Amino acid sequence: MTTNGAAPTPLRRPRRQAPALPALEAHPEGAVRTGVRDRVTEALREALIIGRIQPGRPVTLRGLAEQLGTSPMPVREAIRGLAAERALDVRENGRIAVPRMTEQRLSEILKARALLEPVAAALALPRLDRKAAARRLQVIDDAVDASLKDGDVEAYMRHNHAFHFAIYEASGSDVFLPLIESVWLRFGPFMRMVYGRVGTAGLVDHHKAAVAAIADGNADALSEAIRLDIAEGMDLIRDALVAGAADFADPG
Amino acid sequence: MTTNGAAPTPLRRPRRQAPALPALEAHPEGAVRTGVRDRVTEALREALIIGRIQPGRPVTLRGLAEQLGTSPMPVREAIRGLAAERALDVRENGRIAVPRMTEQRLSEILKARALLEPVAAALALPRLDRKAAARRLQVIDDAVDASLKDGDVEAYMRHNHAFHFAIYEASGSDVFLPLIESVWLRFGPFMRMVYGRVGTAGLVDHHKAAVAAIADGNADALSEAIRLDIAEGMDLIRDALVAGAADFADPG
DNA sequence: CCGACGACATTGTGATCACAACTAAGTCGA
DNA sequence: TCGACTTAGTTGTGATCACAATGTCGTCGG
Repeated sequence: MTTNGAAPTPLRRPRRQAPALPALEAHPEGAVRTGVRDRVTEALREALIIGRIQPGRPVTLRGLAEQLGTSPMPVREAIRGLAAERALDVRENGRIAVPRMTEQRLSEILKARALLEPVAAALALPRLDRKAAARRLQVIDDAVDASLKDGDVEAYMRHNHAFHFAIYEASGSDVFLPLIESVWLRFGPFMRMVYGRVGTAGLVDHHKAAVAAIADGNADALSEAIRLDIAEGMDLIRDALVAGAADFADPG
Repeated sequence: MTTNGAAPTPLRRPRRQAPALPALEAHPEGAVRTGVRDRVTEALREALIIGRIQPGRPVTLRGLAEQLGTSPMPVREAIRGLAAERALDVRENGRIAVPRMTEQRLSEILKARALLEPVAAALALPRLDRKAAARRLQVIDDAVDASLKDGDVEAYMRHNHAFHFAIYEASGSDVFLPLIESVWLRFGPFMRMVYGRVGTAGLVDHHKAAVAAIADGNADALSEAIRLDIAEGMDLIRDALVAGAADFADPG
């Protein structure tokens, strides 16, 4: 082709953000007929929980739609849903972004986790087949440990999430589960940042104590293990804070 | 126009539900430029919290849009946001309705309230101007008492909500507040049903104890007053349950 | 060298449309 | 009389469009 001079060559480079999301599969799960919007929502939820999207990064309707291979329409509704859970931040100018974290917000998120999750675990315990559950959780926790050993932050985030929610989901609570999910949604992007900074090397979890408590059918011990696991995360944050508190001050 | 005979006379009467929502005002608050969607959301949130919409009642895009005088578009996003908070129920066929309440769900909602709200109150206390806040809350509580005396359920719901959130909002927590709001959203429609059945006559609240605790700057006493206030509601439910447990069994 | 202006691309918003799935009222037949 | 069938209406879904607000980059004037 001849490089024509008349045509308006795109001087402005399309500063399109790097696609952090995979395109939508044609039919994710076999039989379930899920709409496009739900698939978009699911993709976004996972990306947030795993921390695949950086805090502060803008999220645009058309950009996401293009990445996922649909029209902006389903993306709009998905984003609106996530925004209602505060998992996405609607700026005053209408633009949408992954929320930036503040020190206060984070401390409150962990406080909320420490309130809600032990209760959900206690609700779940009597509904679990103890032996089977302990075995299943042990497998997940092995994967968590492996990710920690490899320093694979994303895998760690995913497996840690799987471990906790394998317990909470057993509660069958359609009140506590959504509340906890909503908190994790806000927790993920930031936690990923922290791990990226201080690493996952010094990370100690209380998963084994939780598994033991489930095997014993000891609700109090289970709640306490969960509580400690969350408190541990809180300590790690403190380390990250002294390491570099700069990013926290950034206005949203 | 001549009443033509050829035109298909609408034999089928448009079984449009009675409009439970007021039309949108042109500009709700003076200066704030809110989009149509936000106004729709706000209208729905209030209707749900006050309990103006019955559990189980279908909520349709076009129906709402017509009631509110807009296109279905903003309604779609508003509904999607509420659905994300579980304030609206998306049935498997895609239809949307106010969730029906189950006994388990209600007990969990109250348990979540009892966990979250005392903490939010404790967070709020140090940020309050005690004397001014106590005075302000006293005024609201007087309105609550008046509504109880009059047996005006809707006014009671509104004032009770105002009382609680006047406290919680002072916490300035953008973590606890949304969580608590989301719970109230689910709590409202059902509570209204209960009050409609057993009346508000026997209702005892712990608002005065809360006001006193705020005046004293006693965080523990404030938390306890809130906790008791919620527990009281739980007791009322139990009465309603023995009165007529039929509606609870209805499948969603 | 730097700040203000102006043009243009991008963004969210609201409206409208076509469509498929579903509901329910009306109708016909056993 | 009661059932299945037909048909029209309703509903949510996804796409597309026009538009106003906003942001961004390039240019020009100091």
